[in-house]
Amino acid sequence: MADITDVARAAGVSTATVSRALAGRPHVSAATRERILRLAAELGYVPSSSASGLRSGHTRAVAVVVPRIDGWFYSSVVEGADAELRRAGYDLVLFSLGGRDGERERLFHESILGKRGDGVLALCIDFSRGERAQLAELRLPTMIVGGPVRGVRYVGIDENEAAAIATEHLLELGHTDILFIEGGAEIGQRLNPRVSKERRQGYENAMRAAGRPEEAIRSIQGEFSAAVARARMHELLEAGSVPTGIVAASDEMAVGAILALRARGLRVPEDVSVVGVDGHPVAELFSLTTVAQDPFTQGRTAARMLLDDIGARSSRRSVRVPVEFVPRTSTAPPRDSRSSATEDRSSSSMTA
Amino acid sequence: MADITDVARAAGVSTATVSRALAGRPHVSAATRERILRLAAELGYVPSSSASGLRSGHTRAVAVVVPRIDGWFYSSVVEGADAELRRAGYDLVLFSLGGRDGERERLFHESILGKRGDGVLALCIDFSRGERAQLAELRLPTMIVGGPVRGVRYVGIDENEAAAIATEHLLELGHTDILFIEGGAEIGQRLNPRVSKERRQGYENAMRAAGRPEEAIRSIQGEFSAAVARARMHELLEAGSVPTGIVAASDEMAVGAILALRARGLRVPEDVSVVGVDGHPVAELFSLTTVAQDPFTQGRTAARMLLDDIGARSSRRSVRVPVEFVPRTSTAPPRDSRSSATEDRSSSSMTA
DNA sequence: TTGAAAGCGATACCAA
DNA sequence: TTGGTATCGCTTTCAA
Repeated sequence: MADITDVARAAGVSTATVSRALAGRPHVSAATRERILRLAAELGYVPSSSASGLRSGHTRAVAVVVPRIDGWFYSSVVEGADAELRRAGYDLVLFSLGGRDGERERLFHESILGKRGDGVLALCIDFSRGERAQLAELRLPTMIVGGPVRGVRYVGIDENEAAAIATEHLLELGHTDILFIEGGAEIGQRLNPRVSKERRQGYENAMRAAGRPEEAIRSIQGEFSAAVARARMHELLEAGSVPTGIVAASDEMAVGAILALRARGLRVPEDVSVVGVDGHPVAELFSLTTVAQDPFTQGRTAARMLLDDIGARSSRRSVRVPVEFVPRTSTAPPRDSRSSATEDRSSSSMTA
Repeated sequence: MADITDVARAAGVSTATVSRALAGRPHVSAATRERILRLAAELGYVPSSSASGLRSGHTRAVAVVVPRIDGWFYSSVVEGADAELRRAGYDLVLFSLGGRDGERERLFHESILGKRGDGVLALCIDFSRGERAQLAELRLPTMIVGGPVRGVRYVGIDENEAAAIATEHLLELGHTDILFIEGGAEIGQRLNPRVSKERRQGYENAMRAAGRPEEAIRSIQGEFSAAVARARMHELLEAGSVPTGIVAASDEMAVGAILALRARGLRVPEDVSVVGVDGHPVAELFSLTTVAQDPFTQGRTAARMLLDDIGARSSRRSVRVPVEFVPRTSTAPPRDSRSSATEDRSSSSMTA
């Protein structure tokens, strides 16, 4: 309710001085500043973000764009970003696409983002060429978390490496017949396809590096969903094809696979080993071995870089954050450890 | 980049007319309006929220306060609220307390919320008397989701009923020795304690209504966490106390209990039946019978009511949304269906 | 139906 | 170090 004029009057100074004092800028004597600070607090004065935004041209807010907010990865990144932004006195304006593709068009086309924030933090969004141009034209500092986009700085893990670590783990245990459950092909939303592509690549690279023949490289599509992975796994098992090891591109899909295996009477890890990627909380509940990433820190880091950009045009580069291998009990050496490279496909045949 | 003056010039009218036309207000001829709309789109004009906010006094944004954003319930409610707000052309400013209690003080004390939004949507927050006074003084329309607060309208399920339904389900199956795993006592954050209290009450009411003696009413503290529930359940089993049925105040705690039971070699539902409350995605993965709520719709409804309030001071009342009983395979009649009311405590003794 | 002009509350420049 | 004042872009009132 109180505005800057009230504070100025109470302190016996001009609004200009109050503004300087509150913004922590120089050219205010210590005594004056202290008095102003005290009075402002007493009066419960909070600057109008509209007024200051209008005059100064910046909103002290950041627009965060997410495909959806109700997902472990997205919400954890946002939580991390929020922590960092809040510390810097910035607000977070959330834009959830929520499966509504029109929303996305509007967001970019009408350059709404720039009106609400001094920067944009986008999660797993695959910017089109036009969208990138828009952002560049608006001179809006931009950061991406989850999947690199040409020309935009980002924070993320080495997706390729993560999947490779998971695959190598099974290879080292002695598995040779390793199935990959891939993500991607999600509903409508134009998510960044590089995440699923690179994870698949990591699996393939590891298999080839281990000398596995091309025909040993096989996968099913789990669409980053436990339910879909479960269904596809069911079909595969129905067809009589039982790998000794499974690498899922996400923990949720790994859980879907475990459920399908259990339903067929197969035990994990005795009959089949399963390893995931992500470090999703559900992994612990299923005692799933996984390659964990830390989305909270990614959000935090991205927000920090964005703030640097907004402030001083720092030219830091994209950041790759490390992953951590988390061994649990869903993986073990294959039952028939003698299985050679030439008979892997048939070595694990069984009846459910 | 284009501002209202550009549009006005292009259309050959005054900025006043442009403003009226774009806001969809009367006193603009159809032809003029159409021309303005077309030109505004062509120029990619988006009104400055700062300027319009400053002049009109409202921000066309809503402040959403959450204890954390990285949790199923919170993020789902926010997703629902976002969908509704977006439809109405409102932005969502997210304030996550993120376990930082100082954050909360600041938020309310400095009446920051009112500066950023035309209304406040708070999740599971237990407003203090002072905080309520603050909001009332600011004349900020407020809605709560998750736990009623005296004097503030809210959207939520009947927590009591939800737990009662879960309990009655076990009672109807013939269980008599039913343990309750309660939530509450969470870390620092002053979450609304009524959710856990009322769920506990629902359990107790159902037990009493079924004629169970007071000593049959027993519970352990799971703090709304799978890990804690699991640990407490372990201790209980260690002590040799094995109920035939368990009602958990949340699905996550129910899963924790299932894990502890499994670790002791107890089967669900053959040895022990477990039922949860929430309808959390993890429930399906564990085939957990539960009483489901729909947080997305709650968020949507709350946002709708808040918008009504902001617009026209509608005096709608708080809303109770229904829950849905979702039977799965974690519950079954007790093994020893003959167990009478007098020997329930010992009827299910066993060795793991 | 339309336009002219006065502000909304802060900031930033320039002068003192 | 301080104060006066123009100004940010829009909405709104009042007059035409």
